[in-house]
Amino acid sequence: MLKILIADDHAIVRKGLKQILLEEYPSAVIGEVADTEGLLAEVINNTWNIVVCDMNMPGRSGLDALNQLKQVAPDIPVLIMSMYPEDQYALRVLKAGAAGYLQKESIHDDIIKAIQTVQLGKKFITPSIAEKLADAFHDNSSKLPHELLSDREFDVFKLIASGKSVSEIAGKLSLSTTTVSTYRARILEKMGIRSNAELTRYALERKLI
Amino acid sequence: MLKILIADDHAIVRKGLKQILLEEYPSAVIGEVADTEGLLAEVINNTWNIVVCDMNMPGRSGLDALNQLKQVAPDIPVLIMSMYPEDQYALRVLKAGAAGYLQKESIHDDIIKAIQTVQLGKKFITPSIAEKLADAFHDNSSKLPHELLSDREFDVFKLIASGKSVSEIAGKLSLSTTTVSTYRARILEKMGIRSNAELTRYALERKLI
DNA sequence: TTTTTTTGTAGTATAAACTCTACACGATTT
DNA sequence: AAATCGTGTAGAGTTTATACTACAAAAAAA
Repeated sequence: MLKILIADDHAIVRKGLKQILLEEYPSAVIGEVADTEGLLAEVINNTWNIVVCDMNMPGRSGLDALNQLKQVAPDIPVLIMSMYPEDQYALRVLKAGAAGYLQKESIHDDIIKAIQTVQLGKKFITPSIAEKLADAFHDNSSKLPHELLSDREFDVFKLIASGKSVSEIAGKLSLSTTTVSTYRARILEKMGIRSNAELTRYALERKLI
Repeated sequence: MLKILIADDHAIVRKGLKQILLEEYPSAVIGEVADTEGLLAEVINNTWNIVVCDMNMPGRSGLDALNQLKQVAPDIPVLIMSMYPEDQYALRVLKAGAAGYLQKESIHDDIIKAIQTVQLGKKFITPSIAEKLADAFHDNSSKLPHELLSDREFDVFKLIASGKSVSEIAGKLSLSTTTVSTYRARILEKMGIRSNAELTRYALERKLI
């Protein structure tokens, strides 16, 4: 008998997901927990075939939860859901041993396929994440994105992140504005980001500025 | 007969909410729409007693949807749900004529009470929002910088903060790029900041995006 | 109710930034 | 040793953003 455990702090999401799962597997047993503690307690005390877990739960993060889960029950496949459309976490999550990564936008369409896939012991990878994975293999994946930058690029990176304009930076470093633009382009390219705002965000999150 | 229309772009949320509503009102008719267009079409073509609408739908924002809704059907009470824990939007939403503002965290607990309240023709106000309301009446001077922005400015604010370019925003909102630039200038002016990076930082710190 | 302010919207002219391309030079790989 | 790669640097031409200005409609103040 199929037993699926749902971990999400929002009751609506749990109910909705349960509904979707029951439509496909009417005889399945669907469990619900609202936080990391409950999740760990459940997998220790009962038997579950699959865990579907939200990334963004209060208290310890979903990533943390995943790591702990893997310690107490390494064999249960875990599908991680994320609210964020960006799959920034996808690689981390897969590295931490998840069986798949679902974005909330497309859970409805993907969840059944994902469950079928992990039931076969395989990992569920969407095309966009597959691409990310390929990229990660291709270049220096062990390094953090900003560690790929050259010294000069990193100088420019910090200035952009703190809100300086291209021409201000050019003035400060005595370079042509086009040179600074070139650095910027290389930075975006190397770090796989698309805008100055993302860059600022990245820098703030890692306290680089 | 009670007819409730749910507008949310996530199928899971719709299903979950429907479940919750049906548990309380087994004989109610629950409709679902996934976007603003569908919502408007529904309220025009059919009769609904209550609309429950998500703030954060793709395309036009929930606030925009609310305004349009009020034009075509001013008498239908609209409950707005928001993903964000902070009730940043609450006042705007109430001002725009919503019958209540629900945070996703507590929808499960509040929704039935909210529906009962609006069925009586009253507004559903949680204590924390009541407090905000009181503050807003009491002194305008202590407003946070971003609360000085007009609705349209705030739309643009969020898009800039999340890294969209002026022209992307113009495309998305069907405005001229110069118009968007004008909003940007007003935003910087009102908030007393000088760059998009500061704006992003501000938004990130307050979890507005 | 009249006046003033705010809000939503753009145009024009100008400034800034970006893309694409290029090149030299040291470091690395073959 | 030769070929390739990564880095520091820009120019030309094109795209994008900005400042300044304007104006009607809506809202607020008087």
